[in-house]
Amino acid sequence: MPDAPPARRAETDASLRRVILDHARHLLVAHGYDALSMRKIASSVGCSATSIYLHFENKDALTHTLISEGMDTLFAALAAAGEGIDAPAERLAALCRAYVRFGLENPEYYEVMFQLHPERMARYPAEDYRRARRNVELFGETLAAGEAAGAFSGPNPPEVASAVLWTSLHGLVSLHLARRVDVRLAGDELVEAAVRQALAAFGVSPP
Amino acid sequence: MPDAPPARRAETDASLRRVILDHARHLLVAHGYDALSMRKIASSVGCSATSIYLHFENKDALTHTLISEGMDTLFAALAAAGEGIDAPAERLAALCRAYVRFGLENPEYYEVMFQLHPERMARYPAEDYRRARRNVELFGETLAAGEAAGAFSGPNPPEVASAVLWTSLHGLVSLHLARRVDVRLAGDELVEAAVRQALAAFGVSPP
Amino acid sequence: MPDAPPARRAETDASLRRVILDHARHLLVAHGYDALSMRKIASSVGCSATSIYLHFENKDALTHTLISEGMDTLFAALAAAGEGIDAPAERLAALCRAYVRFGLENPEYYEVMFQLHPERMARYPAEDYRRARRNVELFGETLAAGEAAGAFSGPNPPEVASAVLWTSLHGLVSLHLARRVDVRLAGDELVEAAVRQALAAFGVSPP
Amino acid sequence: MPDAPPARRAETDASLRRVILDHARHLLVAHGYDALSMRKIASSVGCSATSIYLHFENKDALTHTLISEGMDTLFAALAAAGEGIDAPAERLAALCRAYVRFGLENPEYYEVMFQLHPERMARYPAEDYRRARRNVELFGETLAAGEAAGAFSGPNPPEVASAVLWTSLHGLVSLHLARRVDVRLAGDELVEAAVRQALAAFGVSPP
DNA sequence: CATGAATGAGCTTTCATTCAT
DNA sequence: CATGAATGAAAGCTCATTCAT
Repeated sequence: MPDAPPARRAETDASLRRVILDHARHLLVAHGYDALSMRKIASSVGCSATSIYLHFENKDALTHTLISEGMDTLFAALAAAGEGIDAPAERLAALCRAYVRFGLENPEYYEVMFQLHPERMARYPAEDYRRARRNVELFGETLAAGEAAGAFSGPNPPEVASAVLWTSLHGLVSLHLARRVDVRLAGDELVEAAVRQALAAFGVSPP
Repeated sequence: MPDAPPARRAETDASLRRVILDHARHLLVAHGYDALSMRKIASSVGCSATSIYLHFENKDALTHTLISEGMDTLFAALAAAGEGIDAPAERLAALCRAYVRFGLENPEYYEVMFQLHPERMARYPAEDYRRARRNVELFGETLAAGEAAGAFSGPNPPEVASAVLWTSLHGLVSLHLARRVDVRLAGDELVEAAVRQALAAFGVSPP
Repeated sequence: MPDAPPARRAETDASLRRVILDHARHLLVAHGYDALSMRKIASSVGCSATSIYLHFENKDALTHTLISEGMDTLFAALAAAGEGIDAPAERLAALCRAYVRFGLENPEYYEVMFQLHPERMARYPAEDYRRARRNVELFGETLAAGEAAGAFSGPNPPEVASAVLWTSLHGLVSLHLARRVDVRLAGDELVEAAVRQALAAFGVSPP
Repeated sequence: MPDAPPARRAETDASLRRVILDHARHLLVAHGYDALSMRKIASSVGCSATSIYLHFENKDALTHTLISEGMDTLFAALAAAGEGIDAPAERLAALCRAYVRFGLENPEYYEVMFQLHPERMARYPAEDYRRARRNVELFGETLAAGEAAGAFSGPNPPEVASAVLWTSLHGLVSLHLARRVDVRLAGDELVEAAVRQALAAFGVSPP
């Protein structure tokens, strides 16, 4: 996730809104969701806490925006990872690795994006769901293409298979982040094993 | 484990400790761990916050107890599900279904068991880790047995494969609980699809 | 420094900070440092506890401020007392009396200034120590001057003698404030006796 | 202060009251007055907190008892120090040193004995005052004897002089305990200087 | 567009004490 | 004589949010 170092504010006056988001994201990635208090964001940005409310209705709204941006960033990462790779199996493997890498490299961000229960914060807009879905669809498209080309053959139709694939990748990331996987296994090796296993479900064995 | 709604206390003398745990669990599923406060537990139970400290050293100790209980319950559920099923594929499928069912039916346990970051609570004792591992090992043993019997053939050795299998099941549960899966897919159908796909990785197609 | 009774706030806009300090001082003398809580200060002032944190980083910071103010006030009192008195013995006696008077009249300051264990609050900045030392040095300078002029002759070099002198005055104040001196003795008479005795150590008998 | 190591209880059943006092004193000396909570005493003794209330009306009563015992211990230490020394000056010096030593060696105890404001705990019985006075009187007697023998000549009558002497020693102890004396001076050297200076007030220069 | 001042609600934990047994 | 269970009050502190300017 390309993370612009939070500018100390005011260079241009580049829309306080933008600056707030950058600092918030930075705090999130660096110190976790708990450290994401309005006050702390404000003091990091160098403005008053009150000012944040001029740009975001409340903390939930700010969080929603962060999530949306995260989804976009993830989408960009996935798209970039798949680009130029034509072979379906390799393309799928590349998508999987990129997804997991994003999660492991942006732990706190990932958590906010995928582990915050909607009931526990103000209901957030359908738009966010759609954005999240785009990421899954990327998997689905690759699966469908692969299947069409006869490269894949799994027990489920592509749009279901891609959802399942996504949940399994998410599980890997999520347990890694919660440090719940056996330390003797955790690491790149496990990621590769997971990718292998995921692809094996489609009758494919990647290198 | 379907939960009786938290009774208004004192029924028998049923050890306040037990009552506290039950209410804590219910609050947990309703509002999440971050919102779980000693005060709220107390007021839900109908006792003073101080009283909780008579039964638990602190909030972490209470949490640890919940985790341990959850792990035991899960273990019992898995063991019961696998019992009497000899065919490896069916046995594995039964384990998978039982795991997911446990997660979906005990969201309150599931969250503390697998989604809490160790950094956010006092490191919990090694014993708990061992308990958690027992559950994963159950998968591993079935996989190893199936592989020995020639029923399975996956790209990874059993102890790795079982960890990966677990993470994928966890992903399913986790995203379901966070209501992040496409509503058009979510439900038993997706669970079955996930089981199919997971087993397909071992060259098996369950009924 | 005779204190106006804490006014019910807001008179002018008189900076809440100032008002907080005044109330804190009064609570201090009334109930002691241990009983001095942010909440009590707040409710005495008539503001919320949170508001105090807008003006002081924490309780220690507030305490440090009180100490510093006290040290300054004491210094002013001592300086004023010694001013214009040239005869070393009289000057020294004046300093002693001023010191004791300050202690007895400002018990609220005195306690934080000299009776708080550093372990019980955050180490306060070196600056405060220097301030405290200024007060003792005032005694030292007078002693040195008197010795140079042949007016004094004690068993210890001036910088030691002044420290000892200070401790003895402090003992008098401290026990008075704790109401530990025999009621039949306590009072101005004892103060005078103490001054006499302190000066006698330097071979001087004041009027 | 001879401090019997707090017996782990129950040897004989040596009056729980006695055992409680020993443990309380021990906690006091070892961990300070703040650590002297009923609960902590109880858990140190190995009995229930409630049990303490069978032997002491409340915490103040326990504290009072502790103070009284402290006064007795101090008295014993002073008496022992003076015993066998006939020369008034040496005897007085010995008393002073013993007093200061007691204070420095039992900081927390000393504090409770002499720095607790009577207004801040339940009024304690006149008996305690009398006990404290005995200690001062020890100084007074020595002073009177020395004066009668022509060894001393101070500006104040003995009963006043002894009170003043005491306050000055107390000041030394008190500021030491609060770590308010210049570190470059603090220590045995300062104690000796204080003794010298105190005695100089009586026209005496001890070795 | 921005802020300083203010607040009520909330947090975990410890305390001295009481009451029924 | 002794206890386990329970409690109300209090501590220091942080939070998201609002309001007048």
